[in-house]
Amino acid sequence: MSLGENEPLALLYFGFRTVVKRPDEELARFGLGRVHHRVLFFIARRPGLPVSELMTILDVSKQALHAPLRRLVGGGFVRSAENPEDRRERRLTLTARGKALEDRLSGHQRRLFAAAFKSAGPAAARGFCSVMQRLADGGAG
Amino acid sequence: MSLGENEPLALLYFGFRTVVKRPDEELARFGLGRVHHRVLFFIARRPGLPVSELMTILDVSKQALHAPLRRLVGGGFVRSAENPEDRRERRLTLTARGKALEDRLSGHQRRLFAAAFKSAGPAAARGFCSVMQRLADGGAG
DNA sequence: TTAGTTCGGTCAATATGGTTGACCTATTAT
DNA sequence: ATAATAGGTCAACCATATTGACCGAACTAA
Repeated sequence: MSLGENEPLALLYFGFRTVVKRPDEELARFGLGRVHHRVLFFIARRPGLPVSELMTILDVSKQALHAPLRRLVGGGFVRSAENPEDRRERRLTLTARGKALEDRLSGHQRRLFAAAFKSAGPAAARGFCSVMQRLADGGAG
Repeated sequence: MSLGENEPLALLYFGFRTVVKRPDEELARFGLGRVHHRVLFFIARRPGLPVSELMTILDVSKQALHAPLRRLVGGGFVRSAENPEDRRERRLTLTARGKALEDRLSGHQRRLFAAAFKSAGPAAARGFCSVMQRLADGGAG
């Protein structure tokens, strides 16, 4: 059954919630939260990125990042290595364990997208990306 | 400048964040949060809906809903009236003040969408809705 | 070399938004 | 009369964020 929603606002809300639901449940079993997934996700996309960039990408304070990051490093999911070219800086990468978890979590989400894209067709998929891209960029100005 | 993201997952994350940013800032000036907007939004869409349905729609516990709802009623944004046909039930509606606030908040978001839809074209807009609808429905099964 | 700046880590206080569990009243249904 | 439903409220708890302050190590520029 459809939720009967057609307004983009509601669609975005419900869609987002659905996409995030399974990973949230899985994270809860580790005692982790959505933040941890976000951290894993962006380290996976940009291996070796410094802490400061992660703060910028996630748009959170150093203090907000600190606790989840420490947990992920302590749990053996993330490696925080000195950058030899600037030893103040730490470069973040995923361990094998971290990669595995990130894959599981994002895998659920990518499968949801793949199913939606397949069902809606490639033109709709392109449309979705085009609109989301503009939405994401639009708020910057 | 583009964020250089093309993966749907990242797009959804950044798009959602952008859409939610302005209303969040505005709400903060009233000492309110995103929950309050969600409540206003769904009451606006379904005037007269009972508390229990709001709980279902938002997928939160009675206790989680209680505090924000009480604040909105106390602040004169929401009216909670007895349903004469079942006097246990309360039907929630927006006051003029509530309508005005909801309009301001959602207005920002609708303008973002309108701009993105206009720039991406009507086919992309339809594609976006089609994909989001499937995403939202997909997780239910 | 000294002085200043940046990167990262950490502590503390505070706010918000959610959870469960328990309990109450009023109302409706059996 | 009893049970079920709708809603409100209290309490304890946890996670996620904020700001402000401070620290050490390391790089940069005077």
